[in-house]
Amino acid sequence: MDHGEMHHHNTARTLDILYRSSPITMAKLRKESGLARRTIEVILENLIAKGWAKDSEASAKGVRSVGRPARTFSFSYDAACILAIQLEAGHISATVADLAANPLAARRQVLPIATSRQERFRLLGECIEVLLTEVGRTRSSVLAVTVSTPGIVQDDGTVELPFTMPEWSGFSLSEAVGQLFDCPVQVENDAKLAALGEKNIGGLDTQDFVYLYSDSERLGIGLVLRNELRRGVDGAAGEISWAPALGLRSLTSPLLVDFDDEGSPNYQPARDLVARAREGDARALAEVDKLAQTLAPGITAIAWLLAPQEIILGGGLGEIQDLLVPALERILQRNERPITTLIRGSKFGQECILNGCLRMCIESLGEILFEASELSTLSADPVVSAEAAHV
Amino acid sequence: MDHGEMHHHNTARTLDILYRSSPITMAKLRKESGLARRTIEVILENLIAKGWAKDSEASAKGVRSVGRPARTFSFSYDAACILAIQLEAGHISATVADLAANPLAARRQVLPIATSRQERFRLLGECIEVLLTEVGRTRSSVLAVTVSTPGIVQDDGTVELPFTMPEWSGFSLSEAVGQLFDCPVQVENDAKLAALGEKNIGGLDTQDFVYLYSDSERLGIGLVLRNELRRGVDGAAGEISWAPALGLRSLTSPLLVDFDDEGSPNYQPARDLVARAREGDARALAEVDKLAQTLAPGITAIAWLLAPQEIILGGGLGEIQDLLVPALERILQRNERPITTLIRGSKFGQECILNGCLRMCIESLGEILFEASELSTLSADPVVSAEAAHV
DNA sequence: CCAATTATGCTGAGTTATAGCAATATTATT
DNA sequence: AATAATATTGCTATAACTCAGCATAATTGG
Repeated sequence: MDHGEMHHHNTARTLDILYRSSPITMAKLRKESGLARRTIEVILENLIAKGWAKDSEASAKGVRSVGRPARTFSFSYDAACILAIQLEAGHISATVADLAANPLAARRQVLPIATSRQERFRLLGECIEVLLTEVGRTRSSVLAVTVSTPGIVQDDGTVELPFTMPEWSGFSLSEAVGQLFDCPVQVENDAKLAALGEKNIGGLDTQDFVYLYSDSERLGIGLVLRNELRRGVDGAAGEISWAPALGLRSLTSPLLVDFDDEGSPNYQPARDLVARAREGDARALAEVDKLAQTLAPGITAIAWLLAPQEIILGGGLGEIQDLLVPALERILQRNERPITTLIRGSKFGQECILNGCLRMCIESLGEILFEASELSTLSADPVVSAEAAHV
Repeated sequence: MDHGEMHHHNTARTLDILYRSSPITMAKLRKESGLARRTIEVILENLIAKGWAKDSEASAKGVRSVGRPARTFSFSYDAACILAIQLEAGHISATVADLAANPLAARRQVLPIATSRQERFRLLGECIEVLLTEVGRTRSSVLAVTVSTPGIVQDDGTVELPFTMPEWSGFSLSEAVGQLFDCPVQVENDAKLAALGEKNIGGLDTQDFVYLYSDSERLGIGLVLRNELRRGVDGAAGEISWAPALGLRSLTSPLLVDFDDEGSPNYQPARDLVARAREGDARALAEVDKLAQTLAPGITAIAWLLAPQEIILGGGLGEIQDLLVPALERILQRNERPITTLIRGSKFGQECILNGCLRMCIESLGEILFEASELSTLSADPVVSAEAAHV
């Protein structure tokens, strides 16, 4: 490590603090980073020149009693934007957000399951254009993109086995979407992203958990262990539907989804049943108990194998968490030795996957920011000029 | 990060390279570290002064044809020693090794299961003294100690629930053993340590695996994920005997252990049966198959949940790997979707746990070395004077 | 014995972080 | 309204460490 790397390291540290807690004064920045004031001054000068930070006018008046008021510095959350894309058999959804992951605009387009790959991409491109236009940005001001897809995303980026979209097997989504942007495009499995979305909400608490994501009858698992999303070899981690022993192959509870005679999913009867369970209807509650019974052995196994801090119920399971969590707790208490892992419902509903995509963008921001600042060049002005749009 | 920390960082880097590949010349050290020659020179000067490195005379003659021969530098593997201790109901085992984890002396003392805690500690102290005397060291020249125990080692260091040693529940082994040494004493569960022992043997390959360790009929699991041993909340990870769904609660195969009428384990019949299986005896092979059938669902579940690079069979299972691995492969191939994880036997036998203890010592060496070098003071002479022994 | 080659010892230059002084802007006090 | 107290800021000098490179030393091959 030479002086340049040391400087880089200190810049990253400062930027990280700035990102997490702006606006911030020099005094706090010093205290947090442990660096000398002059050092931070120089770093901030550079960051401001490159557009990643700014001198915010909002000096917190009245908070401190005496002395010269401190300047406050802020991360430029609006210096660029990030993009979350959820691709599923039945719809395309996307959200543009600023660098703080605050959504700026969202769009959801329902489409027939039989839609061809080519058509899906046409619609996706359209969707992106509309969204970016809506917020007054261009594709070149997108810093990171994350795409969610069903199926296993292998290490080489190709997608495998999304039952509902056979055309996608062996296809490299990251390459296809990557052509639209000159920033990193990450692709990941939906359950894993849903899990990621639950990470570090608010404080720094949730860093070690197993996330159960149910979509209709399919159950996928996302693992966040020691603050890190686990992909496993070739992205196969969490694909427990292939492991009969856990008893989580598929969840056929009428609380989650009902199927008509032709095998099409029908959610209304399930909602009705849930409503009845909330009213205390005995038969409906029996269904809750039955579902909990189905889940309990698998949850017990996961809890003892990994001993995560939490096991989180998401997707369809999350929507009935008020019913399911207490039922599960009752059953799990009867275990020979009770598990120490906390069982709880997800804090997000439908939006959990797009949320996870945003989070993944944010997590890769650190590296991206530095690569980009090497090139310097992002204008501080959030709206990029039209001539840069074709890049 | 200031200049001091930068220097510290570079020293750590140099020391790490030196540790992994000494003896080494300056040219290679430069290439590996990317640092300027002068920088390394200064660092080496300090390290040599403190006794962690030395100028080895063994200049590799004849290897290079022309030019002034290069000095070679070596890590002082004999500057101190590390200690591995295995405590079990039926015996105390310990190994002293140099800093390269080469065993210098080992000792194994069988004792009655009913031995009291106090007596066990007396014997352990004796054992340690004998070992250290044997290699001409004192307790103050021990840099790291790792202790293996059955049961769950909680985050606060207390041990819970070793069936065979009820006196140990709620007892802090690390504190008790720690009083004997003024270096860090780590305590860990036996299966976890056995797993750790399998890590990075030879090259840098094995960094992500699940280790099945069977001792008599008990089965414990050690997880090494992304090169890191997983403890889980309160060290509960891998305690799958509490998870019936995996079907690995206990292994009652006559291939592993037989029990007489009083319930005492008897290993001879098991060994005879294994021998017959190796000779091709059909009935014995049927037992192999039966055991594989028992293991297969749990292995499948683990493989899909975590998708580790490897699943390794250790302990009793490792001893019959030649029979078990092929049998398992046959069965696993019949899975609806075959797993991608490689199944193989452990490369170690009985010594796997002590080996894992040594590895854990080595892993903590980095930090210890720096704390110690802050105090400087370890004499380059391996044998410490008698007056320092009482510390 | 000399040229070629490679490693070493050491000095000087360059970069960055830190320490600290004087100036500045605000609140509390008289 | 003037003054004291307090906290922040702008800036210069100092210190620490890495890096580049020159002259020297030790070896092999012809």
